[in-house]
Amino acid sequence: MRKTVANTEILRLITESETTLSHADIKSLLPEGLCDRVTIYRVLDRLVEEGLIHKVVNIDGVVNYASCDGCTTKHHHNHVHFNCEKCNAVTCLDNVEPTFKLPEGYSVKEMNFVISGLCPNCN
Amino acid sequence: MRKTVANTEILRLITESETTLSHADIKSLLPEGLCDRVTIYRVLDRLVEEGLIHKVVNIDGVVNYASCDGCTTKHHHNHVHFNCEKCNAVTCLDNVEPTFKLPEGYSVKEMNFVISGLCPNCN
DNA sequence: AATTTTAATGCAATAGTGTTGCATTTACAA
DNA sequence: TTGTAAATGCAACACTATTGCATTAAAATT
Ligand SMILES: [Mn+2]
Ligand SMILES: [Mn+2]
Ligand SMILES: [Zn+2]
Ligand SMILES: [Zn+2]
Repeated sequence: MRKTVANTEILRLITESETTLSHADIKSLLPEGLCDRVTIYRVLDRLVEEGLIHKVVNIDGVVNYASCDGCTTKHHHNHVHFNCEKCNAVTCLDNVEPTFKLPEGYSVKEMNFVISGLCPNCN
Repeated sequence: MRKTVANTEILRLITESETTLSHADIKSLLPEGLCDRVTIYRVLDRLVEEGLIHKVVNIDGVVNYASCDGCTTKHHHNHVHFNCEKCNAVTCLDNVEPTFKLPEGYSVKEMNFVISGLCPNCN
């Protein structure tokens, strides 16, 4: 992956953010005209590919992005995400990993766990 | 809720289906021209409202619908859903309820748990 | 430093999901 | 049978995301 302003800036935004960021969030956080909206989509795809960030599909169906800690070739984010109804923040609860037992015959690739409600700040 | 053809047929489709159904699924399963696409959306909203069906937001962000067993005023579907990468089916695993412990201060309204991978049929 | 390669970008067009406004129809209660 | 509100159809719109293609530019090669 080549080093470009878009790459650097988008990754920086996501890394420094307390919450996950959607494409729309990123677009409005980036300096006006730094790059095209399509470029943002492509950069995000690449960063996921590289194992630097991971996707979270929110309750509203919109994809949000968060930085990974130790992901390289494979993503392992089996943690819960929380979507606050009031402040709308989507956050990784990195150390909340649900336990469950699937019936025989299933093989797991990915997980997408989202809980909505009120976060500590809004509660 | 008034008894209409759209209501009856859409609820029947969802109830009789082994898997969850998306708006697109329902549209193509219903007899051509039975009702408008917007009506399908509105019927689905009403059925959710009435506690007859529940929503599942799939990994691709698309909403799927499944029948409820004992939901009346409140939905309580804290079970896992499985999305097969091969046959694309999204199914309720009604008796797989994950356990986890949220930090202090969070209050839970809804959950959306989706696991993707290969289902027993495709594995 | 100049050249080459090809990854990355911009822009326009397109697809898919879902919502809203408003006039009309219809289920059902009175 | 009549009146009323719920439900519908249709058109327009909003939003997220993708694709094709010509152009630009990062970085490897000479
Ligand atoms: Mn996460
Ligand atoms: Mn379910
Ligand atoms: Zn909040
Ligand atoms: Zn399958």
